[in-house]
Amino acid sequence: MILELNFKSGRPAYLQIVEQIKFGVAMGRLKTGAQLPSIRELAEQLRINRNTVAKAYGELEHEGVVETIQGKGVFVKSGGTQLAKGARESNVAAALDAAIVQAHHMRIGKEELKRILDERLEAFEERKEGRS
Amino acid sequence: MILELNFKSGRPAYLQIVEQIKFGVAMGRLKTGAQLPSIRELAEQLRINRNTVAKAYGELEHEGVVETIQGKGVFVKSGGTQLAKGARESNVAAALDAAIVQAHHMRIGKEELKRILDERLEAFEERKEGRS
Amino acid sequence: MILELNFKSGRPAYLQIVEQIKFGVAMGRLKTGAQLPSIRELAEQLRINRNTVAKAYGELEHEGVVETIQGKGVFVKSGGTQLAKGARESNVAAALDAAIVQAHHMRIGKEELKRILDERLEAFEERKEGRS
Amino acid sequence: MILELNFKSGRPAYLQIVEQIKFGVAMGRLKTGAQLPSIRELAEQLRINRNTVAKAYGELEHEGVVETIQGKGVFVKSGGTQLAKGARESNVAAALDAAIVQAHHMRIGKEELKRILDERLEAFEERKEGRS
DNA sequence: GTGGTCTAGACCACC
DNA sequence: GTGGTCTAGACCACG
Repeated sequence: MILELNFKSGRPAYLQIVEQIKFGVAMGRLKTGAQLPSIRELAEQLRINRNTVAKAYGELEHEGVVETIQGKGVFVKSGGTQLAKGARESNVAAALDAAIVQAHHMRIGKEELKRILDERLEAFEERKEGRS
Repeated sequence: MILELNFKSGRPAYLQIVEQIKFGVAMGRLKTGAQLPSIRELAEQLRINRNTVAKAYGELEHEGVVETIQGKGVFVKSGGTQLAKGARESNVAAALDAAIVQAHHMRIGKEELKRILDERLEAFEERKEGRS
Repeated sequence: MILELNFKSGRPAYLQIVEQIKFGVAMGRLKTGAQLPSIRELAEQLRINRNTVAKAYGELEHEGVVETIQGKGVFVKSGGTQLAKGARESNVAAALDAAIVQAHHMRIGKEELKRILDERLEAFEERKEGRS
Repeated sequence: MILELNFKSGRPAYLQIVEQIKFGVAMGRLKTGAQLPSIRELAEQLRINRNTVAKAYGELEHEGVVETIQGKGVFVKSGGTQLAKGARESNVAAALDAAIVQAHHMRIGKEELKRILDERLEAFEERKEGRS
């Protein structure tokens, strides 16, 4: 699994790591029990400070996505969110609402919005395939 | 129009105001030319500092949602954004990307995502009609 | 790059900063990617409050002149504005209108105005070349 | 002489009055000794507060453009600025510099800038003729 | 009454 | 170290 950071995005580096690893787990690219790169290793690879990686791993452990075993390493734990279906859907709905409001202000109509969604979904598909 | 802040969310107060007002405009609940509550008034209502409200209103003005007239007040603007087509689309795409990532985390698939978008779009239509 | 504020001018300090930095970028004195002085540093240099500098930098970011990376600093951005062609032209037209009105007040005619514009354009060219 | 206020411009009403009258004097449309409309009359015509007109007239008197004779009215005084040629030119040059910087940020080139200046000059000509 | 600018100082998030 | 958010309170410009 290869991580990539976008330093210009304004999104905190540690959050980008957290999200990409959660994404990998959700995608099935990182299976339960798989070992993550060591803090030192990942920090070197991404050319960032070890503290930043440590913070990301700490966050992941806090969320129950990974498990650290002292002296052994960091491993993928279970299998994703445990929220009920309804709660999961409403989280997604909230994100879509934001997109709809944004589209309104950008004077982009319903059909065009759907078209863009299709485009972005395809872009994500490609990234997924390209990396697996 | 009643605004509500969630101080526990970690989301900056001024951004919550911005989003709720943009939402109101998109909904048609705030019509072109309508006057927003004065900075002092809203600050008192929400029990936050004047400057925070001022920052929110400034942000809305930057985005072209609102127009302020010195000594008169702040009003909902007509035109909408002046961004180039490409920039407008990429703003919407960014919002959709966030929704796609959220969907992945929530283990919600492509087709279901589209279905939820349709639902939300319909919900917006209805609310808009219901109020006009 | 050295900034200077004129406190007697009545022109807001934060706007003077914005204008001088935009001027520096237009001149080529501030190149893409260059780091601006930190908020704290500039505030101290100019003997004004941090918030005032922060407001100036925020304004520059809104206008797409500058990019800020949390915990790193503020940097000159490449692209330029994302406004639509029409909006871009009308911004320039507004600036020219101000000059035309000024010329009228100063009893300076149409042809002379054009002559001065040519002079100033040449001056800009030279200064740009002289520094590169 | 007909004055027009643009309430949306953000430019203070009293300043718009000042500028339009100074403009009229510079154009020769308002000759020395001509009587201006009374405060009450102009306030009614422009649908603004009398205080605002009074402030404008006060400013004009302060600048030596008009003269108020108690119980008679307000009259045009002398004939415009008394600055030396060089000072007058450099005021105009400063305004043009601002336009040039603006043009750079709006990615509008030298030739296009001149074209826009011509357009705006024509627009001003028309307004002038249309009113005389 | 309205909004605009600025100060002084606090606390937080990020690297 | 960097920037981001917020408060409290002052003074000014405008109508």
